[in-house]
Amino acid sequence: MGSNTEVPPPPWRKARAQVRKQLSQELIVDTGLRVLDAEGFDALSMRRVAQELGTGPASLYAHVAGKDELLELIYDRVLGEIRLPDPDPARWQEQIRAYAIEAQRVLTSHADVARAAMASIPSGPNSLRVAEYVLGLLIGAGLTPRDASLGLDRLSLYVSSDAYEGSVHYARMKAAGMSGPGEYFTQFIGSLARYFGSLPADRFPYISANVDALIADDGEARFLYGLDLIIAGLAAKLP
Amino acid sequence: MGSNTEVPPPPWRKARAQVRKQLSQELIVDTGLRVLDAEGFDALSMRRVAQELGTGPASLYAHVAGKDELLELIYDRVLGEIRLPDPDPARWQEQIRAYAIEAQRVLTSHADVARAAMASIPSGPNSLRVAEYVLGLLIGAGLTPRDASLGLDRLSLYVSSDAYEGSVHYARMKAAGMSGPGEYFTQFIGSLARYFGSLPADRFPYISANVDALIADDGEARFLYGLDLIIAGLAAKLP
DNA sequence: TCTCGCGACGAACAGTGTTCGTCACGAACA
DNA sequence: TGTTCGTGACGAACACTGTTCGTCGCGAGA
Repeated sequence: MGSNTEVPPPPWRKARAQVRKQLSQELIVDTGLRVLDAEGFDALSMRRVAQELGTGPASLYAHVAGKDELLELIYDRVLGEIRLPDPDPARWQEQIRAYAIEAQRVLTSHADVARAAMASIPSGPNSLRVAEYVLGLLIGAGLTPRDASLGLDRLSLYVSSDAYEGSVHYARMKAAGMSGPGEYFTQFIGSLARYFGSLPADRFPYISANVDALIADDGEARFLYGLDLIIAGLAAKLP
Repeated sequence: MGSNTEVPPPPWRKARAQVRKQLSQELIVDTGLRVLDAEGFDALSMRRVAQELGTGPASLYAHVAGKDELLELIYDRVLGEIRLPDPDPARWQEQIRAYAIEAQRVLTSHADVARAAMASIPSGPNSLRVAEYVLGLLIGAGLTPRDASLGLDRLSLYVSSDAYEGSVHYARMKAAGMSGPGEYFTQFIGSLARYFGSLPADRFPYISANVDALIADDGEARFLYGLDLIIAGLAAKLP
């Protein structure tokens, strides 16, 4: 313990110790995201993050108000990875679609980070950046500010909630100890089909008769279906 | 401790003890929902439910696999309160709309129970009952089974996610110690407006210029807006 | 009447988020 | 240069959480 301070340590050792000691909000958030990526949302605890930084949980509270704030910061940091092309109102439908798909891609690339999405009202800088982009696109398209505001709100909720739903499946997959989403998907669809098929046909005629249709589409297809539903609905609001 | 067993207790005492001792899944679920209604989702713990039943938490595990299952059961029990009129395919848009509004009404009438909505894949009997109703309505309307299945899926997600978002606000309101939703709403809208107004107009031109529109609609109006967006989109799928 | 199984349950385990008090270190000031 | 001072690091502890284990007593079946 004391040897590091009494005897001048070799330079590389010192550099490392300094890196370890210089805690900062950014370092904590990055570490938290790394833990989440590697071990999932449930494994993300203040102790786990602190351990990764070689310290105790109390040290984090100088830079982060609590776990809720940490989750918000991690989530907003992930939103920062969303790449948004220059807005072109003439192609607004296409660009809104691309934004939603890109957002989903980023969210699903970070394990079940989406479980932090709906836990609070997003208000970080990157959340604002995305909101500004979508709002500008919708107003540029010709929607009234009111419609654009509502469209932004509903689109954001849709993207978040779909990613959230996906993250629940991710957590289930992880809990079941499965390797990849392929194995989980076939397994889950299979049990779902068996379950629907086993239902009494007199009480659940429509479900029983449409098992194939009910399990036909995967997560991405369902996401796109709802997305296009919303975009088409917004387009219909144009004068 | 031992006095109850050695000396025969008076009959009314015995009767009471019997009532207390006859645990059942239904009793546990009802008690859990009562706790949730009165004290909110965060206060709902196995210990709290057990305490309400005059016992320890270990006693619950004979009737309920764990907290996750208890939450699922409570959620499904709430879904059982959704009243569904006889389906009339000719008025399917109206009835789908009524279903969604009724579902939201029921969910918001039980504090922030909606926070249990998206934690798992709903598969309880009442969830199935609602799904059967919606699916039948959409197929009866003339949608293909594929469109009806996707519509059911997206509608369910939409209703759940909106209620979930509302429950987050509920929890925030409760945490802030506010009395009713009115106080919270004005407070929240006010701070949101101030926040949007304080943003640099050069980086967030659209948000800055449309603060009024952004905060114009309350939760219910936003819910109905998105709901009608989806219903109109589904109607457009009809041949 | 005796036995046996099952449910009730006290205690404990392994975790959680968070707070308090102390302590060392680096910067600012005399 | 010497000394104070404040801030951040951090060990320990608190009050919880969900869950499991082992015991113990009661009621039903033999």
